[in-house]
Amino acid sequence: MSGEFPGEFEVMVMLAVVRLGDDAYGWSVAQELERVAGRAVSSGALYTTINRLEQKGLLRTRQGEGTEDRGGRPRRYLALTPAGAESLRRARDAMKRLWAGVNAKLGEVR
Amino acid sequence: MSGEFPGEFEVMVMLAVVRLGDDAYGWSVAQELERVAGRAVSSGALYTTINRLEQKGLLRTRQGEGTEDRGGRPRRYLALTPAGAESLRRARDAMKRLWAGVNAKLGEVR
DNA sequence: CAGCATACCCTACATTGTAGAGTTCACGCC
DNA sequence: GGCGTGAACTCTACAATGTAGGGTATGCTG
Repeated sequence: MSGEFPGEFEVMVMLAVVRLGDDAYGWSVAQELERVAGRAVSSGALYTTINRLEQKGLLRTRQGEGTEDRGGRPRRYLALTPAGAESLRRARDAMKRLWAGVNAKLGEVR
Repeated sequence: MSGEFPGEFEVMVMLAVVRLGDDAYGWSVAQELERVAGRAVSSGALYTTINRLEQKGLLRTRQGEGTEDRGGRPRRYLALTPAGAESLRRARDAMKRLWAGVNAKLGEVR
């Protein structure tokens, strides 16, 4: 895509990571997105996106220790990098500007 | 992408169309996006997106008569369809939910 | 007619998004 | 001690979207 602007789904993943804070990892992000965006995400979509965000330096990951209490693979925890945060802020500002004044007009379309 | 959700750039184009109202056509949309989003768009990017939006029924176009006063090809005017408006509203609502509460936390990332 | 600005179209390719099956690990059960 | 189950992540192949950049058409103006 742009290379300088993250895509839509990438933004969604980053937002979920921020919302989840210390409890952000692949699985929980999937749950959160399904809950908030009302949109089922396949794990394929999710993990490829996570990896790409990490490559771009917008996200960093840290391997969890053993498995806390419930069974399963060790979790790979996610956190935003400063660049990721900055990128989110810019996405927000751009959207804010684009949407300014549109809401009123949107009602008029028939 | 999703097939049910428009991509980021598609949303931007639709927003510009709404903002421009009766004066929306390819060239003016490009100008508007450059102005508001601070992002240069190549005409290639723009027109392929417009065509895809039209195919999906989110946008409709109407050929302008002769050239009004300034030279150039006849303009192809753009307008949102009801489906397009609905799609924008849903994109907005989803984003609103995803961003809720994130702004505060975004300041904490270093 | 040449130069220029407006406006749009086309092709080829890069990036991003998605599905779905597969792998791994830990637990509890019988 | 193999088996089922659920959590969690990986892999592969493909579809949708985004982008660059040159090309075409039209009408000014000199």
